[in-house]
Amino acid sequence: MIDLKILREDPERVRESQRRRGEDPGIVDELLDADEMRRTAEASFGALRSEQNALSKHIGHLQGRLKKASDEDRPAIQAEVEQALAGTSDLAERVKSADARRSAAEAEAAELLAKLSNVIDTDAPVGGEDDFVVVEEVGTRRDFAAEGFAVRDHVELGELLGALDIERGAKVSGSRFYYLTGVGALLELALVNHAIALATGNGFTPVIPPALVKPAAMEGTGFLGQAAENVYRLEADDMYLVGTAEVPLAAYHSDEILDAGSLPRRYVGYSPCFRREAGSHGKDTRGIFRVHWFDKVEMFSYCAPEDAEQEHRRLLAWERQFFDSLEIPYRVIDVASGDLGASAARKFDIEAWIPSQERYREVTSTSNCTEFQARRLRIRLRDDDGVRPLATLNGTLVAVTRAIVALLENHQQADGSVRVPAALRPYLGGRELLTPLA
RNA sequence: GGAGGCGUCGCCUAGUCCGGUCGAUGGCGCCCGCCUGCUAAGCGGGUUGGGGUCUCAAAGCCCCUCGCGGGUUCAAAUCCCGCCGCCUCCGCCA
Repeated sequence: MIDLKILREDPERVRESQRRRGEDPGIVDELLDADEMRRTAEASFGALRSEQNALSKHIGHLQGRLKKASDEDRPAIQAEVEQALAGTSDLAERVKSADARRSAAEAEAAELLAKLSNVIDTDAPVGGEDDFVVVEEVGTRRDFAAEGFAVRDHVELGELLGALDIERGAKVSGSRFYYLTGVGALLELALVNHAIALATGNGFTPVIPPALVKPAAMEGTGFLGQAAENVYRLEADDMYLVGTAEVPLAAYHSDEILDAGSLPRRYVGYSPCFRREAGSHGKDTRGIFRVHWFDKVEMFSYCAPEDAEQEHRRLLAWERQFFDSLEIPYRVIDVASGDLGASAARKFDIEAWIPSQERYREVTSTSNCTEFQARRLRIRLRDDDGVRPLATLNGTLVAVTRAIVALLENHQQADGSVRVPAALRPYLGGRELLTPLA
């Protein structure tokens, strides 16, 4: 949620943000009205309640005196009590209805506020999915024609290596499911260990978070808005399967006030990720590029709002460091306004080169959510100036399945074997090459 | 799954039986003063969070906040109902 003070003082800034996202700017004015109503209702309830409190306190004092009073004083005090009591029922009724109006107004304002996406960073490129800006291209793409062999895609390579079993994935769980087997399974563990080592080496606290969360965590991170259709919900228990460790890592400090001196707090989580992939029928149906479940190592950072932009660059730098170490060519894009999630003010993706598709595809994503998630989850910082919301940021270190796709395809050899980049070898028992079975 | 206990403003804690003088006691910690070769001790004061109002801002004032949500009542930390969490014991189980 955004700051209502910003909304009141500079509504046009929020309207413009909504326009750039391709969302409804009208919510801003509805919310302003609702907020006005809420404040009015708050004031009239407060006045009535104040009156009631004063009267109630007066009665309390009288009752106290009555208990200690002598027999001859008692009737006089008793009369005073009864006089004070007159009309209290009526007042109580008025308080009650004012309270009802207040909570209705509050609920309406809250509902509108929850619909509003984060205010976009003005530096983010404006436009839709295709209007991203390429920040940088890194690495050298191989010329397989020059090397003299036809590119195999990750499905073929995975089968040759005995790393991947998609047919059985479908048999057991349906489409978009898979088994990682043999070196495939080892590859996941290697990638994960490598990522965790990189993060802990940079001061992150490693975390294995719950992948099943209550509605508050899902709502708080902003995934129940337009992204709701992609979230798995367990009806019987009113729980959600997370689509990313961002959710439990963000909710980790919900309802807490963190000492400013303890910031930034950086966590690296390893968790399964579940995505319904609604609306992507027919897209990426081959292989494990787009699946309903995969494992991921995610960075998450809590920091002071004024440091968020710099922190965002750091997360991006660590993501790049990881893909550099895998020796995979990639580019960095600055995601356009219309393609940001509800929580993000700005987002950078790393897109790895996928030889079989001859194009760059998203493998990581880092978002600066500024204070948006923190407000929803009531996570604040305390410094010398008092208490205020902090900023949250997240970034992928490795989404295992997509990393495996990129790795197999980019490092394949003519005979179907796959070269292991040096950085990964320590996590694969020193192996330099993955070779086809039999 | 069954039985019992507990949840108070950073931590601990009083109050809950018998509703009002509790907008919540005391200790620890922390902050600011005083005192003092230094430190410690001592003395005095302050110390939940949110909303509203006023203001350039602050101070002030008002409302809410005793796990959460309802209810009873003129009045709820206190009584009633539901929920959540933690602990203990039993059962079951990776």
